[in-house]
Amino acid sequence: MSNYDSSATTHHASLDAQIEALCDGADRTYSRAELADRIKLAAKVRRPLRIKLGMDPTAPDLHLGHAVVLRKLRQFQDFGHKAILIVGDFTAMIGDPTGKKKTRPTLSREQVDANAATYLEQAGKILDTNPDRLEIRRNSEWLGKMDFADALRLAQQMTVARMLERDTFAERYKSGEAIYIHEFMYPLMQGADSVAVKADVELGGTDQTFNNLVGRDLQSAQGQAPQIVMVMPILNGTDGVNKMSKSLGNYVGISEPPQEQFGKVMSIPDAIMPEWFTLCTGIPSAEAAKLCDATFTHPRVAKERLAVEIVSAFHSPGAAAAAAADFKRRFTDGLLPEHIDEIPVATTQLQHGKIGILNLIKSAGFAATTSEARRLVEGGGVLLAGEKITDPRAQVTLDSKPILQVGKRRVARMIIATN
RNA sequence: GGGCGUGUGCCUGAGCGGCCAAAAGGGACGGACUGUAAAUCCGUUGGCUUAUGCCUUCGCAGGUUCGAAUCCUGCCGCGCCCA
Repeated sequence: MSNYDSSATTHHASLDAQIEALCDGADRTYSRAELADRIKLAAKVRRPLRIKLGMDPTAPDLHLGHAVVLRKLRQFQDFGHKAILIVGDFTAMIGDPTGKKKTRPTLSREQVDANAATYLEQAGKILDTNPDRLEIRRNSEWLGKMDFADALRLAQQMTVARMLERDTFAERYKSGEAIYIHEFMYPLMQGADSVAVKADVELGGTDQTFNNLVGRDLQSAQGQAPQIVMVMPILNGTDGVNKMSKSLGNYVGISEPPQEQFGKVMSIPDAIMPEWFTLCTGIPSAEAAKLCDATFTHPRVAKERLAVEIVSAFHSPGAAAAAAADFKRRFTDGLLPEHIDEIPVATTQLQHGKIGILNLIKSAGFAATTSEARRLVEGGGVLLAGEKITDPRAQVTLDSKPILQVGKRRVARMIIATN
């Protein structure tokens, strides 16, 4: 993909700069001094550091929030270090207690493989997938071999009081929510992963701080040098309020089409632009600050730049430019998009050459139910061939291949299926 | 194991025999305004071939009643207290 200086670790003069760069953007590093020592040691003995990151094989759809950590991992790779991606196929049986789901079904090997493949395909847009720079392991490899006695020994490393320090547990305990004993095992398992792969550094979001720090303790107990823990800030979602997550629907997916990504970025509140610039783009902080200062840059212009950067990273600069042009055309100039998908309607749906507007909306996939379609029509959000439809009982013809618009974003040309 | 609570629509949360498809807020969606920003305003927010109509919903299963989300019984989940 992009170039990187594989010999960077050997340039002693650049080590301070490396440390500086690696810590940039991180929320916290436990500790920066240890990281500096470890990097210097690694350079001395010409050994790349092992940078661990866990992935959840139950959620293979990556978004910008995941990208924050992956970008940091890529940065380590570019300095010559090795990324260790842990496929949490075993830990997936529990699920990180952060989530609301209590117990997850065990995934079949095939499902894990499929999800991991999807994950890698997306992560590959950010990571260096060269085998010298990327090692992939699944944690069932070692966790699956442990017996109950092993598990007990693991559990002996932790006290209930310590476990309850973790904010998610503390909150749930206080508010009377259920906490199951097996959830306590999650941090321990994750820590065991660090022991198993001999991690030098573990990356994660700030919500992983506790889990990652447990790894340090377990490694120490095993006589290993404890991993350095670096946690990245949690990216706010497009709503600007909640952390980005698929279930909240406030995410920008890594593999979404350019226009989709562009539009979503344009919809974020101005207030979170600085955060997005630093966590999602490689734009130097000084430049980003200037972009986010309304006295220098109109917020819309700054946001366009942000959107272009993001789309470029996951697609291409060309795709980003096209998305920008399309966005301008549609939402600034209020015109129809250049390319409009055609959606065929089966002839069986037609009666005497006509179809009810509600069914047409459903056929286009613009509403899930007839009632929803009705509400859209009654709310004045439906246009057919540029004409507003206000009567939910309207029967329309598709002979002229009319363009159906529902709301501002849903547009399609409705045609009669040919077969 | 025992006692006391609690379980409502996407979420929070009222309702405690009929006026309940179910208050209120949030979120979401549509519209106005705009920069697909913020703020504000308006509308909608279970389903149904088109409805002063029907069906489904208030943890699950039964029961009482002309009629239940509301009362009773059992079961399940969660919390607290006692053991």
